Amino acid sequence: MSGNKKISMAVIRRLPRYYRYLSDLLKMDISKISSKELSQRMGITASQIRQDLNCFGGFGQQGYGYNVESLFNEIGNILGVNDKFNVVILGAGNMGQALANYSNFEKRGFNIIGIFDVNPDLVGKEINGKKVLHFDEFEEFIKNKRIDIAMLCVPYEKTPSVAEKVASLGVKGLWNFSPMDLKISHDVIIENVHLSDSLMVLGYRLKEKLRKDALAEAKK
Amino acid sequence: MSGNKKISMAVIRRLPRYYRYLSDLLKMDISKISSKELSQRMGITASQIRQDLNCFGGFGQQGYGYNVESLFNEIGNILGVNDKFNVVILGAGNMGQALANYSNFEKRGFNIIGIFDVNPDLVGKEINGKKVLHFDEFEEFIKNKRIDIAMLCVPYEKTPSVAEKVASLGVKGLWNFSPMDLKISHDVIIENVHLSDSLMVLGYRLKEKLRKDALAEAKK
DNA sequence: TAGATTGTTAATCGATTAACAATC
DNA sequence: TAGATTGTTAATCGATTAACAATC
Repeated sequence: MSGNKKISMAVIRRLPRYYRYLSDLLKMDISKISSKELSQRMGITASQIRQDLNCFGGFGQQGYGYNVESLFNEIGNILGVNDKFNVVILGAGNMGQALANYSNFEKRGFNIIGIFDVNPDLVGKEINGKKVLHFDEFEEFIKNKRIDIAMLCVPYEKTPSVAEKVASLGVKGLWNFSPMDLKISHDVIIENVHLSDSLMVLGYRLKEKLRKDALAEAKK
Repeated sequence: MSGNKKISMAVIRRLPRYYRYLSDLLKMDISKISSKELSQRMGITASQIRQDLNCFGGFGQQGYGYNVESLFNEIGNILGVNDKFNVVILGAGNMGQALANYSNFEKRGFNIIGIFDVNPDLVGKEINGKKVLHFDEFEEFIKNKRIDIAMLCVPYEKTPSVAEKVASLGVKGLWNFSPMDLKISHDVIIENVHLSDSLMVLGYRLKEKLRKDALAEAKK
């Protein structure tokens, strides 16, 4: 039973990865997979796969395994791939433009219905078939629409005020690209993409690797 | 003692966040902070902060707390902010250009020394003061240089081969922006930025929030 | 010194892994 | 049916939190 039991973030964050692997299997025309096979491909335990999936339902069949296509669809449904989210991009700089051009997002149910900026060089420009509007028009724009998610690609200093503004206008999900933790007075879901954090972790791990390599080399 | 005990990824991934908060405190001219105060700002426990920091050393002083500037510097050192990493950007599309324009990375010790692409429209173009070179020149380029990190912003299909290629030429760190898990035959550190995974998690969390909100509304 | 807060050990909690009965 | 593999419970492991002695 999928029911009401709380699902941990650890499990939730693994779902897109399962989804990717199942998509790959589908492309390879593999129609059936056991938790053991999948665990070997993904480098995790079969136990974890079965535990994770059973948070949402019994998608497998004893003695057989999992049907790849139906499991793919089930996870897609859980993730809301068929739910159609209305999305706006705020900030049409390089990052905003990069996101506007990712066709993958549309495939996953995220429809970009508006791109906004304040820079007169960008306002009016067409990106991936959509005209950049001035942010002043946003309030009017949102009036007769449901906007689920705002992708925040504005400069660092402007991020808090823009986030607060769109949250006050009813946007419920924020995808934050600025290296800060947003504190918003409204009840919104915030998902962060902290690029500099990620890069610094890479730096740390790399440094450790080089240190260990040098140590191993010296020992020889 | 910082010594040899293995530090968990959970701790490592929190370091950049500590670094950001300490940087903010510095900007606010706050020179001293206790684990308790910091825990309130960050929304974690004071215990966790003390445990995390003591993986690397005793940076505090009993009865006083932590000196913000020195702790900031210590964590910076741990993360390698002063280490100077040589970085190349592979793929000069919107994402590559966005990364090339992030001045923050340079500040954190990541020096972008080359940008490469195969698109003749982009080769020769100047981005943030650096000329885009053709990827064919990369092998020659790397010959007399140490390149620590390659930022992989090439199209999805090209990512595995480009990653393999640069790893074979001695690049030890890969920052992967394609929604896939790279399997590389060389010993490299891979850090992923899986944007679509992050967005799908946002979609899931948003869907759950709306579901719960509707449920609470109905109960009233 | 008295008060405050660390560093660190011990307790708890949650997540992962192992085991196995259920069942296709 | 026999073999395979799930769903699920139990055991283990690791990470977080609590507690407190050390000490500034």
